[in-house]
Amino acid sequence: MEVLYQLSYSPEGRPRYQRGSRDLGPVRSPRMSESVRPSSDVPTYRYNAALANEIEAKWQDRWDAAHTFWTPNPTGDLADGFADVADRRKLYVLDMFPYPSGVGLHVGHPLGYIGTDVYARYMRMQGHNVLHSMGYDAFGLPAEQYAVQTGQHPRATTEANIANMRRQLRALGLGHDPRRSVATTDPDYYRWTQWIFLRLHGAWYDDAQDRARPIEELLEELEEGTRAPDSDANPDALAWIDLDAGARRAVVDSYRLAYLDDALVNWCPALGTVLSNEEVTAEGRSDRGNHPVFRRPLTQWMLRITTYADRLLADLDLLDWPESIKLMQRNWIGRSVGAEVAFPVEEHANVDIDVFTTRPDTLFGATYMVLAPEHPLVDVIVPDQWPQDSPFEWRATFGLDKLPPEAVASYREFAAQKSELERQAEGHEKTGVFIGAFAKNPTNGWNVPVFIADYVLMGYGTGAIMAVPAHDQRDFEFANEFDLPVAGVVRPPDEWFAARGLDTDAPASEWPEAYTGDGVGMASSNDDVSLDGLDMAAAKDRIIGWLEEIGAGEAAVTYKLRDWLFSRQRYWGEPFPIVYDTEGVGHALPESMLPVELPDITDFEPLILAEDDGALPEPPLARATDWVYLQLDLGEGLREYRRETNTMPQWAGSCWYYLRYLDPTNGATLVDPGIERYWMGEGRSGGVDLYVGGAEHAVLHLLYARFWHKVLYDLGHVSTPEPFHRLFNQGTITAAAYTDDRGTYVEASQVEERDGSWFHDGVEVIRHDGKMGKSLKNAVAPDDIYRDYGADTLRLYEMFTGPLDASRPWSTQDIVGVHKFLQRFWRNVVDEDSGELHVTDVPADDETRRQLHKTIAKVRDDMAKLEFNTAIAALMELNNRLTRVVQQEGSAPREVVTAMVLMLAPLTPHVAEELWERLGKAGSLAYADFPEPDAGLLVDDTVEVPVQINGKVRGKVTVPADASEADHEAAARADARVAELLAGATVRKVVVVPGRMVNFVVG
RNA sequence: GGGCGAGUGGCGGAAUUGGCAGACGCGCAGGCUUCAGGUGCCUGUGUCCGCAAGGACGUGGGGGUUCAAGUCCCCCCUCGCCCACCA
Repeated sequence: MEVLYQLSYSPEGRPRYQRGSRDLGPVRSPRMSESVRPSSDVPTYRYNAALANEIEAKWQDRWDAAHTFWTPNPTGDLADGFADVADRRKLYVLDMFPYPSGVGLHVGHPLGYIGTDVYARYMRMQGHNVLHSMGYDAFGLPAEQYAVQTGQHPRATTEANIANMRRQLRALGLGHDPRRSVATTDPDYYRWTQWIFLRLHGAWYDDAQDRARPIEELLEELEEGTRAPDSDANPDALAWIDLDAGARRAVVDSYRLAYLDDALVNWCPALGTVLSNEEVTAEGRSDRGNHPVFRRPLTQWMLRITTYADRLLADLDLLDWPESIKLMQRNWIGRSVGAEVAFPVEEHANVDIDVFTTRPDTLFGATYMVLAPEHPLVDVIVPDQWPQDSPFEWRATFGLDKLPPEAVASYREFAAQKSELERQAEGHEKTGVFIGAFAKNPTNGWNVPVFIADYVLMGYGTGAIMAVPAHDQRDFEFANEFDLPVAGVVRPPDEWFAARGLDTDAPASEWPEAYTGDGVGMASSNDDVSLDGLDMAAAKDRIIGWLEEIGAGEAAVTYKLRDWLFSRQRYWGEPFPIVYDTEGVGHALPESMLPVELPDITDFEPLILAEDDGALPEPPLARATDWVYLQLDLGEGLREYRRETNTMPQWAGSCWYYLRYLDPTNGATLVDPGIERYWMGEGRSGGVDLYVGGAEHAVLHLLYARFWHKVLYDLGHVSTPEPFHRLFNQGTITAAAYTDDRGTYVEASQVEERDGSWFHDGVEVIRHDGKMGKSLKNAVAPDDIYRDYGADTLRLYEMFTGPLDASRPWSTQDIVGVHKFLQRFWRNVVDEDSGELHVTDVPADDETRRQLHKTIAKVRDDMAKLEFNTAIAALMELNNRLTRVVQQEGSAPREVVTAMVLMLAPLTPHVAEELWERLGKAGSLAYADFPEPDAGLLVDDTVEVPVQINGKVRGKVTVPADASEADHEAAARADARVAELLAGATVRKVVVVPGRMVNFVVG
């Protein structure tokens, strides 16, 4: 931990604490523990760490014993006590659940958990039936890697880590319903993760109805002949009746939302697994271990999230989410509107290159084409010989001394071995090669050469582009590189030419860069259609209309979003409920066979292959041969099967945990429909009322979870189209971190400051600020703060340092401020020496009472908006007044004390409960009514308003709260100083905002 | 390169959305308590000039709108996050 005070010993052997000054360097907090603190002059009943710890343990035990935070469901196993809350409104408050890491929590982790707890407690006191719990996202690579290193089973370490985190979170006094705490690694939980996978596998997307439907309904339609078996798996477009059993199965499989595909994946041979993009570093190496990562095609399970692209985009409008997060999701989905255009390939009748473009208005300017290197059409159209007179430049660098097929192979090899990151490092320098083929621009009949280049990506659009160098910067650069013609078809404005020192009639071949803005069409006409003189929007409409007429293209929409790669070659994840028969055909297991439990194995080591080994990866589960091979009767008699040995990615379990909290013990269904409707079924989109978590999950988790939820919605398993109605991103806690001259982080707690410089072990280090955590070696353990100040102080500190959505630096030094606030409030209520209350039933004076009610109003406002920092500031101000009252009167007015205890209850529940009990109240105040302000006390009889002359404050006057504008002006003129300054000046204008200010404008 | 967000005292941050900039807290200074250190309590604390009264300046920089700008508009600088050859 950070140290602020220096511990030394007096000659008598008593400990001394010296404030850290620049000379003294590192120092240690004075509130280490009672046992080492000089206690002779500390009053017995002072609120300090020791007393706080005592109070906190007492109330945590009581809450547990009394089931204070057990939240009743309307029906089912958890329905006890529902009658008592049936008339309350429901409220579902949710935290993004944590991965149970081995090092436990640091004080940066619980910021959001404290925020939701304060809000949940506040809303409970406002009469809501509040659901708030906490589970564990416990599958994942760290536990598995720890298992490889130590031989300990991941389940053992995971359970130990969960137990430790539960202990740390319990010590914070979070009001969670412990019965609903699930871990994604529980077989009772992942049984339902597998069940959802079966729903995905057993569903297809009906474009006409725009929803997923059970695969049985597809089969029915195919068999009845009401639907044709259109599919890549049916290339000859045969009728259903003409397909054999295997072909029929292939067609149906190709419709499923969960399907097997050959995908290009991040394959890390050293780790023996594929990695998600997030697990690959900026250098193109594995985040863990820094091993090289390669792109390789592997047969993997995929989820067809792309079919939901439009709904995932459109339904963002229903959600109360930060605009920045919505924007990130929109960008990730990446919807582009444009057209698909077919370019006929020369010398190949009936072969077209289909391209997607957002600028069909520039079609007349397409002077060449580019295919992605791995585009399947390349092999079809590449000729054996170079065409006559093909320019030398087009074949450089990869086609020299080679025939076209060799040039293609050569460039493909070059492109495949280049990582994404290497490409970026090269500053998007354009490479590629002519493949010897030509295509025909459908507008003007130009024969345009066809290239392959890695700036065209197979995964986006059609994997092929028409290149319009005059109006696309990338195409422009490529055209320069290969000496290709540049044809301008949109006329830039005159200023554009002027800014580049060009004549306004300079041809595109003389432009220094592409013109990508709007403009008037030119050189864009043929016998049938002309875009000349049209602006961009009109030109797009016109050309799309023409393309559709002649059958050469149509309007089209494309997305950046790709289908979700769903397989991992890992042990510590959910097994797939899939088996393969002896022909290698996959079969879904029936629901009755769930859960498919992970077999116990002892060797978690991934299969390490050489970097260039082309062998197929073998997941650890493949070695559990007793488990892998089995005999089953899946309706065709007892047969041999082999289990799927990949596991699901960590995202799977986090896609639906919020549903299981609702009905965690249900053995018959995922969640009881009535219970689901009760907790999820309100608001525009429905869903969780408040979901709090870090912005780092802006895209992946939140997109995946929305996707699963929509599938469950389409199939009738949940009642709302969206899972999370209101999303709130809490900030991160940062802290000073230090690096030595090698750039390595050093333990921040051991750094000392001297004269504005920092030293570690006597060596000067450089200070940075960064997110608190293990990697920057600047973590502060909550246990240390509990010990030195108590959990209530930690809660209050984290809520006080700023608005919940702002990042803020951790400063152990500042904690003392909120601790002293609690200490002073306690002292205002409890005599520090005797422990007796000094609370009086004599009413508070008018001004104190007014401030009390204004504070109540402000705290209620701020709590509802999650602006806890200003609520706390108002409570501090009220306490400062209370302190003066107690000093003058010798006791505290009960009405103020009671209200303050209730207002503190959500923030610092332990000390609030303790004072509540000492005030003679029975039971927990968790369900007490939050104070209501007396509206009559919120407005003052008189207000002080500033008087300005030419906008500068020159005086202040007090006027009745309901004074008219004229009264304001009169009062202002009556002020001696104002009168003096106005004497002899000409008042040209008087601006009065009643209750706000008066401004004299003088000439 | 593109997108989003943010720049307010020595520090964390307030400011009813155009109306007294700096609430509340930390730190710092002085005082009381104390042999002393610490704790606790009281007072002060944006900068500059002034003994004071008071005055000038002041929300990253420059310009503008307005009786009035931290807040609205334009240009620029810095930092953070996200995406990054997406046709």
